[in-house]
Amino acid sequence: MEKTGDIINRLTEQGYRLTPQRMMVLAAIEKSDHHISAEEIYAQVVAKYPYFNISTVYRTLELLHRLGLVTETDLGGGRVRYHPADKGHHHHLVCQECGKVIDLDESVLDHLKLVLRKDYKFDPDTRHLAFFGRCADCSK
Amino acid sequence: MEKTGDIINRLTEQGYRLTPQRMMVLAAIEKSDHHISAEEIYAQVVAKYPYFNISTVYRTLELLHRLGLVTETDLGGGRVRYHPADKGHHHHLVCQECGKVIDLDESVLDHLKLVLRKDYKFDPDTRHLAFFGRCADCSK
DNA sequence: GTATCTGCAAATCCTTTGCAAGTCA
DNA sequence: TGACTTGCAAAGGATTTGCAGATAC
Repeated sequence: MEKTGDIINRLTEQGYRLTPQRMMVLAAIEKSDHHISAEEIYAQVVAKYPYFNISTVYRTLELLHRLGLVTETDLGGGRVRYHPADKGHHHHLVCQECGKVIDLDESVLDHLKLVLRKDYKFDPDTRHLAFFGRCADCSK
Repeated sequence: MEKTGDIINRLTEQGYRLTPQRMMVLAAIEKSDHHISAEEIYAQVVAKYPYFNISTVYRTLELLHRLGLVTETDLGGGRVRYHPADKGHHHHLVCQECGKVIDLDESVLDHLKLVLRKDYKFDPDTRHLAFFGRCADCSK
């Protein structure tokens, strides 16, 4: 769990406190192999520590995001999802039918990123791009 | 205003009623040259007709969307935006810094769409794709 | 010791829903 | 007339905030 350790170091280095609540939030984020929502983090932590409150999840996520330690992704559906910033870049295909999220290899977008930078002077967030549409199962 | 007329025809053809409220919602959508939110539609219509209610906006948009007459786009920020389906396809560069939305020519995405369909069996919503990032002004 | 954090409750924002009254066709 | 629509009010889900008590350092 060296990634969690990294984030912990960054927190303490910057003068933030290491509370059990923050450690449990971090553990939940790291453990999840996909993007995780505030609600899901809350569910995991409250199972261990019943007094835990969801506002602490939001406050912790806001802090981690401000420090650049997690990435926020709005994949639609009125729910933002979070992901450790150091876990590598990838993109998403979001099925508007069933809600499934498919990860997309980064290289697929190389050409597009070039065009956006060159012709539009737009610097895309290379960590998370989202494409909405319909997945194979729902296209049948 | 022939586009509005088109939509009106589609509504009546399908047995839906033509109410003043619906016409005012349609006018607001057509008048807007960019994507418009429910809140903005409401503000425009209520200025003319004070009894107008925002739930009517949502119900009308849901109907128009169901009939394929408007497109819903979730550009993040917890607010869905609407656009007449017949006003042509285009895509968006959304600046996460200042919120500006830049329209993007459809052809830029031809190659990408091909790959998504072929390699991922994913049928992207070719009407609205959103890219998040940073615009020229905010990159300075 | 004390500034930072947390839990709790209430508030906010956007959207949806139930229902009775109103209205288009 | 009668089914479709609306206005109103209340509910809903996700997120934010104020505040007083708790705690990491």
